[in-house]
Amino acid sequence: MKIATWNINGVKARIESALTYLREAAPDVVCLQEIKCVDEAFPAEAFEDLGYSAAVHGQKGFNGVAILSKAGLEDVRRKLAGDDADEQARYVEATVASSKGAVRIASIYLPNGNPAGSDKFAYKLAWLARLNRRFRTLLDQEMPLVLAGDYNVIPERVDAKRPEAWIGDALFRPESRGALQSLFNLGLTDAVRACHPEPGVYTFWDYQAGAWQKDDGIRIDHLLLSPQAADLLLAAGVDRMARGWEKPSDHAPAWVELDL
DNA sequence: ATGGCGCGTCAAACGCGA
Repeated sequence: MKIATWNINGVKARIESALTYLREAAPDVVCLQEIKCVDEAFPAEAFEDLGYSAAVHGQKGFNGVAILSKAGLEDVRRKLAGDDADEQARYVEATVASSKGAVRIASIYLPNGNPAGSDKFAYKLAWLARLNRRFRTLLDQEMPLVLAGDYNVIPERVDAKRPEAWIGDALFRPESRGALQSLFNLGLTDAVRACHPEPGVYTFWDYQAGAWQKDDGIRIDHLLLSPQAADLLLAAGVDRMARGWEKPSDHAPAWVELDL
């Protein structure tokens, strides 16, 4: 089972790229972030035509997440627990069945948090703490978990072409990195890094300043695996080609293949 | 060395992202 995660930066603006990706990469499941539309405006029919059903948690104009699956979606859960006043659509969870067992999958869009020290930064850190609590609850179930999405955190210096340029940025602040490390320390495996210890593995290149042409990237989209999923890990990587397409998202899809 | 984009909203700039 191939499970991908992609911050698509507007599903309506990117629908042709999304369909091309599904045809070319043939993932069984795709977690989308930044769909930037309400549930009713999500182009579900176009995905259904390729055999995918969808679980959507949308919002007008900003944010918004979804999960597409060829094998159906069960027990869909929207919103991240821990703050009833949080109206931002950044989290959806569902179970996908396979012949070898079920996997619980989350599509996550963590707040950016810039500028550091602002209310937005506090929201990011609070969101990471809520995510930690949710992950602990899920890990208690001792089942395969793939917790995938745009975490908006650069884990290590090796995850940026120019780490010095990110000092002080909310994506690379010690508080953000520490909170991500705390998620890893729950026993979760960073699938792409586990398969690719080498430098130069990125998932985001800014639209500005020719970042893509210079390969001036960062790795902020991650797939975290529970021990039960890590035991099934076959391969993981980044589908960089999507960043080179016409009218691209600024993120490329990251993916993991499990023996499921 | 500097600056260099793009989406959605709602119809011109602006909020937002990373």
